[in-house]
Amino acid sequence: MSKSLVVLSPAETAACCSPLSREPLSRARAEQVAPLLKALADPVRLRLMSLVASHAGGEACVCDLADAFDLSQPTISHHLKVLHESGLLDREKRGVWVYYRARTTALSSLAALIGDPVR
Amino acid sequence: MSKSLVVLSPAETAACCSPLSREPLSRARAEQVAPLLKALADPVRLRLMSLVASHAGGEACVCDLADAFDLSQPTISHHLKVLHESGLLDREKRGVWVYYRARTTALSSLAALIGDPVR
DNA sequence: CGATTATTTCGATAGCTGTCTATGTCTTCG
DNA sequence: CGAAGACATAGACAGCTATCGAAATAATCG
Repeated sequence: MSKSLVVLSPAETAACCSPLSREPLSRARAEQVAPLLKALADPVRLRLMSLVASHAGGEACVCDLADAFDLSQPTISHHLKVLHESGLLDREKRGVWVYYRARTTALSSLAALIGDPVR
Repeated sequence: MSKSLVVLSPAETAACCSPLSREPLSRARAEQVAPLLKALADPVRLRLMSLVASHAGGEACVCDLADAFDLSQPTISHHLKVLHESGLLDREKRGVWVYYRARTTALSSLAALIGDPVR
């Protein structure tokens, strides 16, 4: 694969800077951030993120996750792929199982962009 | 229209409670929150939100907004409608102009849900 | 009232997306 | 090696969505 040496996930590239309401978002930045939100903007993926993020040890394998849904395994796999490729989930294969781990920093900086924390 | 007396926008209904990583999101709540994120998960709408939220006086009329994009005016109107119907933008007509105002509380609680603020 | 201007609504279309079944890959176990 | 299990990929399909141009609505102005 012919990629640059420094590989940044979409989440890493998009996370930064001042919140939405401080100054107008540049077009470029909007196009970086939108895919992240799009990845999160699905009920199944939201729950997947939440399940992984709140799971013991900070990670969960697909087998832990699939049972929580009334969906086929490939569909879950698809959603996990979307979350992984957007940089919101890390993936690691250990033996037969694949473990996913939430990138909490990505979530935090997304949150920081959308709105200042409520006080 | 035959609606309940207490009318809550999607944003108001969805905004609440503990963040994603504290405990698994219920299916019902995921289905409330996802449409909000979906509304935000478009580069044009992200910029629209940002333009409105950061505009002088906290509000902006369509005429202020449309020029920032290389899109037809009906398209802008469509995106504003999506943001309005999801509860992220308030709308008020004054004379010939329609003014939009960001619901910062909706943004804040969305942010609070996605991730705890970075420290 | 008629013209003009700001904005929305309508109808159409191309492209994206969530889901499924079927199949492939990889690892472990006997 | 061969079978079984965990997960990913491929291909198909229905439903959604971003966009446009055309037309409707609504307010102002002469």
